Amino acid sequence: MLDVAALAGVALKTVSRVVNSEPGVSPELEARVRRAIDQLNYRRDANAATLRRLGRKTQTIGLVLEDVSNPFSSELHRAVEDAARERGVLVFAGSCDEDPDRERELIGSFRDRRVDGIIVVPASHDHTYLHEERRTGTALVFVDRPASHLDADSVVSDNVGGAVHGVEHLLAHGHRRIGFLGDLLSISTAEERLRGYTRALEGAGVRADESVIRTELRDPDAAAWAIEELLALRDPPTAFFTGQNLLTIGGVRALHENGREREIALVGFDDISLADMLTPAVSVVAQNPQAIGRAAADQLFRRLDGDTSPAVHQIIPVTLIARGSGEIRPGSAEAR
Amino acid sequence: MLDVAALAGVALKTVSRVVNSEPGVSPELEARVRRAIDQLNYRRDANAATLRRLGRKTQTIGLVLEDVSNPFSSELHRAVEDAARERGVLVFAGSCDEDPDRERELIGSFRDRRVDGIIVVPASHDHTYLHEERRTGTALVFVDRPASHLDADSVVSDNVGGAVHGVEHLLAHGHRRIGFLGDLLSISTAEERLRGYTRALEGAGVRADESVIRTELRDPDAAAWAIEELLALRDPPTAFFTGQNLLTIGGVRALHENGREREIALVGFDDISLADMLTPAVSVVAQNPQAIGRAAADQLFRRLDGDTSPAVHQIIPVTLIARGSGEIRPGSAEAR
DNA sequence: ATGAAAGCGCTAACAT
DNA sequence: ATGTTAGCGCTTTCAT
Repeated sequence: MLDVAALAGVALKTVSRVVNSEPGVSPELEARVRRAIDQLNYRRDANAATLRRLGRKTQTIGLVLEDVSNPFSSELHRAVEDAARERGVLVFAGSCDEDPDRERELIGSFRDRRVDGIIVVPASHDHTYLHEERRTGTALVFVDRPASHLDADSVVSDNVGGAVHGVEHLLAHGHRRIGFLGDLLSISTAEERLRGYTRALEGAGVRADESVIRTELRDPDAAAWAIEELLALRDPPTAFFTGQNLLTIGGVRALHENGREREIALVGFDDISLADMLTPAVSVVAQNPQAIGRAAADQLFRRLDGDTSPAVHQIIPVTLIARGSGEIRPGSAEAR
Repeated sequence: MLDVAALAGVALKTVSRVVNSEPGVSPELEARVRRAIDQLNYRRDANAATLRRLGRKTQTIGLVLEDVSNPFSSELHRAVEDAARERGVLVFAGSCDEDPDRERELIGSFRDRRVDGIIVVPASHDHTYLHEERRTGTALVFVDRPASHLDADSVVSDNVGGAVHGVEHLLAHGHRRIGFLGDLLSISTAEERLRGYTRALEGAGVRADESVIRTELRDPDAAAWAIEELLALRDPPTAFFTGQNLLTIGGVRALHENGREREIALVGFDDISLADMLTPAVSVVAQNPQAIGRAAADQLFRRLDGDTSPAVHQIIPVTLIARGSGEIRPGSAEAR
């Protein structure tokens, strides 16, 4: 900036005024400064600018996802990016793979960089360590799952309601023995979806049988294996409810490999790509990652704009999409 | 930091030494400083630290993708993140949706933040504007497509070879009339894949007929529409080669909707999720986004470590995966 | 081994 | 309307 001032023959402060579009610079000097800026290909150092500025906003936010390459995470990411871009804010993204330590590390790195706010899909179960961020005014929004032991904004899917809806759909098609495949119960969404499953069964007067419930499943292979096991029972399920996109994929794969995809019903939580092209097409309770991301970003920026009202907990609706796999009736083996 | 120094009863510089693990601090003082740091929950401001530091490395890099939520982009992203994490580097990610202006904006924002390096899937076709980054020492690696009018490192897939391979596969199964669906020819990968298609046909003594070549397709619907049109020709193709993941999805969808998926062959460039579960399963020329991302990040960090050798252009191999749709022979309508 | 002073690139506060 | 000086939080340089 000093170079620009020298070339334009003005004081440093005048360049600063031009760069920040502050009033009180004559058109003539402004033109000279702009010419010097172009000539030197000058760009103001955003980090240095922030240092002295009151309020110290860096115009950056941090985003902690489960995995940037997971479809749910990356669509969320895109929605956050779009909202941030509208405000000239840049986003740091990171994956924590359900590792609480990694969550803390990432958030720590974000703090070191003095991000204005953080949107986090939490992996840990004690967010008291974040009280410091609250104190320093760093905005914080929890996404997909609420905070633990911390009163913070959150935006989540209607997990219980969606699972109830999905399982009721299977019940309505005559199923009474419905297997459940779920992720780590330490993940609140997994626990809530199981809760919805149980509630729907109870509502229909069906006993939830633990022998057809498999949790702590983390990937498609684990889900496929679980399905194999459950189908080998003396009294196997006639339908499955899978609590997560990867488990739905594994479940579909297992049914196909056993040639039973037209006989055993399946409804998955969270939509999967090409679900409509499979045979049968896969029925799902679809989440809305774009809406979640947008709502989270909007909430974050509202806080950054000074909103200090009590924590807001938004629940984004989910949608049952009936495509075929969830409409198979029990004993449809010969119906082909 | 001043607060920490005051609490520990030492000079500012001593705290700085402890924080940076510099030698020459007595164990006793170090302990006192660490206690103060914990007590105050202190974190060194990374931006301020960088300001005065020689070399001025911010330990951040920028990543320009086509779209963070696209599967190819997001897997690339993850590979870059993992490599960056190993070095304690944070990554800014952004989508430019094939918009050259957006590419410049994003890279400009990254420059403002003084990122150490940039990995970019280029949307523009003139990168002379980046000469400034070269001068200031910002490392630059082009991914998926090479730089234009700029001598810079690149990591790309074997587009021509992969397309040749895929089309030869269709030729080997008896096809002579093969439709081509491609993206904007201004995107080098799209142009190269078309080149591979043409070359394979020529190698087999088959004339490339422009009437079965459709380009400038940007999404699944456009691809589906193109397939409808081509199938309505008096002399329709018996097979299709789709030059991109979204076009493959659209192509598959169109064939299914017309009930001709067991009759018309299809090979796609770039793998798609659940391709193996479709009926027939979709044969593809698979790219390796993880390998591309890792290679790009490694190259970037090599440059940051001082490597000033001439620009390196890496070509990552692709793999033909035969799953069924590419092995359908012409006139298989009644073969069911 | 420890510390005081200068300065990184910029903005804030206060001149003129 | 323009410039001068201090200072953001830290590292560097140079004492002691």
